Amino acid sequence: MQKLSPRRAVSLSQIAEAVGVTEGTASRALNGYSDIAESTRQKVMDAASALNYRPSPTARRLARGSVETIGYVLPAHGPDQTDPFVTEMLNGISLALADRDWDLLVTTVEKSGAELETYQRLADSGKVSGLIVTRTLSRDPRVEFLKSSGLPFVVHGRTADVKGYAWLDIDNEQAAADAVKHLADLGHTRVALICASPYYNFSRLRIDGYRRGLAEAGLQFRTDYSVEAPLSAEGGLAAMRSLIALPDRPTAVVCVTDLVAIGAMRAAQKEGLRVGSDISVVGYDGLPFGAFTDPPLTTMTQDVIRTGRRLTEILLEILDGASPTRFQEIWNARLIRRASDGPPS
Amino acid sequence: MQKLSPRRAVSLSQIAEAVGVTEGTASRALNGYSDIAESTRQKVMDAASALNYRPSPTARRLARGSVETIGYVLPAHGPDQTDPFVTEMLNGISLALADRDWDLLVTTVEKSGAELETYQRLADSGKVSGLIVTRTLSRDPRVEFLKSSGLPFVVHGRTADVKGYAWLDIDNEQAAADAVKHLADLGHTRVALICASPYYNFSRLRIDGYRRGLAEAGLQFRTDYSVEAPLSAEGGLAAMRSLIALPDRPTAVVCVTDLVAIGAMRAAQKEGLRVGSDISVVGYDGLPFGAFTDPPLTTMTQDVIRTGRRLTEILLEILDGASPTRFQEIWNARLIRRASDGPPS
DNA sequence: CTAAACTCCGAAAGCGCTTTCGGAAAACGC
DNA sequence: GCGTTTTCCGAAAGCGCTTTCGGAGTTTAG
Repeated sequence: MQKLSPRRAVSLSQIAEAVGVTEGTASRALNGYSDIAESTRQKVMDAASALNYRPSPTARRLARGSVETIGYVLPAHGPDQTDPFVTEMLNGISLALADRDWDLLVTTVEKSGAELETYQRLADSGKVSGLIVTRTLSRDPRVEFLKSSGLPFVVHGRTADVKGYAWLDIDNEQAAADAVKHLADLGHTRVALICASPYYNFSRLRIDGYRRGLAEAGLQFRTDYSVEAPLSAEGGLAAMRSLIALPDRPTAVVCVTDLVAIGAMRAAQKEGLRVGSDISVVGYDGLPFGAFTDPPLTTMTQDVIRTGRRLTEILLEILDGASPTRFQEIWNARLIRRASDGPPS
Repeated sequence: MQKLSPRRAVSLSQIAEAVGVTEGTASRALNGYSDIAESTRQKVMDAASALNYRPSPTARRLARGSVETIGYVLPAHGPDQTDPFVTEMLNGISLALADRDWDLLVTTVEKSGAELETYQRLADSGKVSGLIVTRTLSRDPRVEFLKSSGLPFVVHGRTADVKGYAWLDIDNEQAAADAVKHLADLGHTRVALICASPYYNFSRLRIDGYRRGLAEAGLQFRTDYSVEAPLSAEGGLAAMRSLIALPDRPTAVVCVTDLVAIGAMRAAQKEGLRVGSDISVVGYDGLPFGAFTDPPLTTMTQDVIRTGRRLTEILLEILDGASPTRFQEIWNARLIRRASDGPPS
């Protein structure tokens, strides 16, 4: 058990002694209580900065009964699971937390599949005041659990049943509808979808949006034009291959993520189709390297850092006493037009 | 200030009372002290699990004087800065930490450029027992600072001066030499390098390795074949463009990262060159989507999760009292052969 | 059967900070 | 000039756990 480091930190009692007041007084001075004379507050603060005083977060947390920490569980790293946004998300969260000097505790699920267990353990470890959950499923055991646990939380995305908790989601349905409309406006009439399992709520919503977009463009929905794939380039590749094999193949396909779109483009190219003319594909995510695929990928984008910030702000408000149900926000995604789409040839 | 959550945790005093012993005894029983009768230890542990007791980490930390937390500062998110590995790194760290039930505190640099300040603040916040630093520069102010601060740390990569601290690095020099050798074996004699600033130590080492590889293959080093670029696809694109414009353009180019390689391939293709035959390119990073570029990218790879684990183990050993200088490890990268390379045409 | 050696646990003092309570001193009111 | 507020601070009791110390009770040695 590592003992205190050589550089013994200066404690509140030392600055109290230096100024000639009690610890309690010094504490209140530092924390902006109104029952402290301005003159003594000044002296205390001077001494504090002179001695380079840093309050012990541990002691404060114990005394206050709040750990001032919010938790984030890294998405399990499975085949289906490469989430390109965690870094940005963490950045956003961390940025928002910095304003209050709160901490971000990151953990991972140890045994694959034991995700819920991880949340459970984290919840009653007492190490976090609240949680941010991402990669939401349509029916997500994590939010079920958290709702019943009493631990404050906010989710990125939303479940099928949106009631009773705080969330912030992109309007996936609208985004998919927009993508279809964009393609229809270009003149496409045979537009397909490579989606993921409706198990993921964002996928479910994008499927809905796809159908709505079709309807709004006066296009017919065809079951063979909607194929489900794992959330990976491999998945996209296989799905596109099956789409191309159709007797009257689609002239455009919207993909549930950029990674899937990459795979889809590869498949098309392997079949000798030129993406952007013979066949259009649009992705979803706005990954930076999408600008460097061949051809550059047209895609939907969202500001993940800002999303992380906002999620954190929401969580903090809830921790301050706000009702979680007050926070149910939907943001819009934005189309980045590059070169993987064009009028049908 | 958020008060304790409804679910008041059960405290040590409660389980002590239940068993009929003192808090101190209960504590020692739970922590495996030898001066506790096996029978009472059993009773205490039974009571603890019956009441679902979770020791308060905050209280323990205060009493023990150790925060049981290690810190990680997210790489600044600048143009040059997309580090595709943070997620995996965090996973590895977190996994290793779980064994001891320690925590991972993640933070970000608030104002761009104020990176050192962030480390400074983190160091004397008392919130972490140690730090893991990544993205090491040849002359890295962070390790300078940490060396003098007394805060234990371990670095991924290494600085130009490798003495006096713990690090774990990939053998970048060897990897680059291997890449050159691979290309030379294929028959290339005009192999170029797109590197990053030697400011990054891994880049500097890869440059060295490139030259060594050239020498070992009996090839001449030419200054115009070595071009420096920002660590992005854009950077690779521009660099490749200049390489192609050379009177006797190279037939192969090794790129400092996969992202750079992607840009480089694009540039070549825009000039009408077929990558893999007209010109070979090899990347470095082993990013998953490299398998789906066109053509699939030949690259060097390393296991970042395992790296994160090992870094953490090292740090924990240091925190247990081991001497940092004992830990200076070099691992090898592995070539993944795909389709962006081939014999010169 | 007594002295020495163990076993095992209670008591108590922290760890470094927060917060409530009460009261002395100073300011105010008329 | 005396009672009433106000202002400001000290005292003290925590927060929930750890760890040292010492001493009862019990076992062993001789």
